[in-house]
Amino acid sequence: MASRVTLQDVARHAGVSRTTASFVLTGRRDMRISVDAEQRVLRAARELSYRPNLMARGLRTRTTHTIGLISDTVTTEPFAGDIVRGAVNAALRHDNLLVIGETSGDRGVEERVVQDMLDRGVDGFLYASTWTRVSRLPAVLRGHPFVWLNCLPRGRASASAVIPDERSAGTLAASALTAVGHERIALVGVPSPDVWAAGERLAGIRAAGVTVAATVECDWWPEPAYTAVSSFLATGPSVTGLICLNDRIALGAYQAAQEAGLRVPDDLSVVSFDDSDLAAWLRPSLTSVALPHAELGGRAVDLLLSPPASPLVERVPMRLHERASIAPPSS
Amino acid sequence: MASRVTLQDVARHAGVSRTTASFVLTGRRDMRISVDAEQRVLRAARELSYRPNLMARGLRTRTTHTIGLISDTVTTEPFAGDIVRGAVNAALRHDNLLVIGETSGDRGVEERVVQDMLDRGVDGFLYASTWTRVSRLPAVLRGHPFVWLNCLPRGRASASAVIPDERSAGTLAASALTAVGHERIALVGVPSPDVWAAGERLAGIRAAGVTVAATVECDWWPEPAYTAVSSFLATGPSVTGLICLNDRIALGAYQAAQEAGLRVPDDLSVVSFDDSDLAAWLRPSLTSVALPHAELGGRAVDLLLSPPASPLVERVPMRLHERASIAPPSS
DNA sequence: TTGCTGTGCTAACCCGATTTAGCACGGAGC
DNA sequence: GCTCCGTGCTAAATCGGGTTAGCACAGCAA
Repeated sequence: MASRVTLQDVARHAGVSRTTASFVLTGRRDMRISVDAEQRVLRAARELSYRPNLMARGLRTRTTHTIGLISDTVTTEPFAGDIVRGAVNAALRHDNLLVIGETSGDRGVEERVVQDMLDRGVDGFLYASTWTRVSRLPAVLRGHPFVWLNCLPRGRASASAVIPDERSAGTLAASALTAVGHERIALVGVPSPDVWAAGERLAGIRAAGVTVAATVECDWWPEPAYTAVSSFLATGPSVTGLICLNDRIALGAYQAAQEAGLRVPDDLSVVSFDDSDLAAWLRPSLTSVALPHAELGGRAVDLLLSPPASPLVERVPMRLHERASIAPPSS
Repeated sequence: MASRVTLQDVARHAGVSRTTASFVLTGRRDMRISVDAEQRVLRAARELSYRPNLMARGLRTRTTHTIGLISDTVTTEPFAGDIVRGAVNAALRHDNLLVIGETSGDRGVEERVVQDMLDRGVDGFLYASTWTRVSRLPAVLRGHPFVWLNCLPRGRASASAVIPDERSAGTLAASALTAVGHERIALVGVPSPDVWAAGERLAGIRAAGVTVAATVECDWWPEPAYTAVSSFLATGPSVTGLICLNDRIALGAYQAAQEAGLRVPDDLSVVSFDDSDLAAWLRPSLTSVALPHAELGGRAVDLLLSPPASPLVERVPMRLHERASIAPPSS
């Protein structure tokens, strides 16, 4: 494992000083370098396949082309992986690398990870949440460049934020049902104040002009959804369409509908949110509004590296992925 | 954003030279430092909450306490996230951070990412694959410390490798069926030579003394599994148990069984591999052998940071997660 | 007194880059 | 001949640590 080629080697090879080599390679035009010397340096660098030591450079310039991602969970949800992927790829496009830290939501771990990253001179942070939610800024982050990723500060934003446009998503989902004639529609899931998306989606549904005929309250998992929808189908008002607040709820709803002898979409249309893998796997496949996780990660990196004049909250559009779970109401 | 406290500041505050401060803080006992001076330095460091600049340190020591993860896909599969999580947390335990790179399997991108990491002085690499498979070592990695993560070199290993113990997993799955009396068992999925796990699982199944009554060939996705199992149930030999090569196949099998009027587990027992989220969500919930992804990531970090005397291949045990999809055969 | 030994510390160099300050040289103008 | 200016470069400082070599002093033996 031969030791790396240094700037010194390049300079020697080109017959100039380290200073000159540095000027040429960092492209500083304010210093007077002859075309000849410049060519010799560039050639030497190429021939030796010189790569600058970014630690040494960072020591001087205080930039490392490295971004820290602080996440509550890297992967409780598969979603989180998409955020990371979007961020990693965007970082690479900007010639940056991503170092990641998982905090499990623990403030202590959070502080430690941020410090560990600062010790390594990261240029800035992505402060990410798996679930879109309102969050508080950890004190250690104060004074350092960062972007809210899939979360929002309580009050006015001191930094930019990237979140999915859940409100429009609500409108999309509702319109997918009304467009084919559904009028009696139930909402499945519980619009908890904790879950920011729930409120937004509901607002979007209302904005679409839909009056929800019934709300089936349940936690956002297949089992509770199955139970709640089963009893709703047995005793609740009759509906022709279901808006499920996520795909896992939709899975529970499918199971309940099937046991109740209802066929999707002939007897019951279903639309959902998230567009997880599940949506494509169910029979019939599930129409769902996709969370743009990779794009969230990507845009957050963009905003961190090319910050706007003043902080902005960017709402990334969500798209309806139409599949086979919606049909016009029968009769 | 006040500039960081440096070793110089600590030394000044303690009334000693930078050298002495460095000796105390790095814990070198071969230099003679009086107890008094030592205490003053430690106190100063504490009071100023000094944290060493790891770039500066790394420049000298050539270690950065940073590990690079090279992955084909950070998240095509939710699994990948688990590997990352396991690695991140293990790294943190060892006072290391993880920087990640995604290559999409592209050798060019791979080389670039590895170089980018080397430029930042990472101490070593985890060369990871989402799917367990035999892999070739990228040339850029040669000469640097690394560990194979969820993949294996073709021949003799020049570095350690961490893989799931798929063979025992096969035995576990098969035994789960035979233990309650199943004798006519079908295997669903296609034992492709590309997919290392398939061969191992099959070998494990055979090692359990099970003769597979039929093999239902299909790709490892719900839709093709549904089609293949449907036609098998209609025309194939009668079986009481199904071993599905992953959970997505099991989902397809559930759908097929249901349409054929067979009830799981009363008429048909099902066991599967992976133990993805899906397994817990299906009705009845699915018994599955869990892929230990987080543990793979964690062990890989351990092996990288505390390398054994000679390279070893570590097979991480897989555990059977028993749920409701297995019952004794009827009659 | 001289020499030796051990204790406790520090000056100076090194890692590999960037950056500031300024030197050497040639030609033009007076 | 002397100054002045522009051109083209480099010496040296700097970033913040780790590390080597060696200095100053005290105590003790001969």
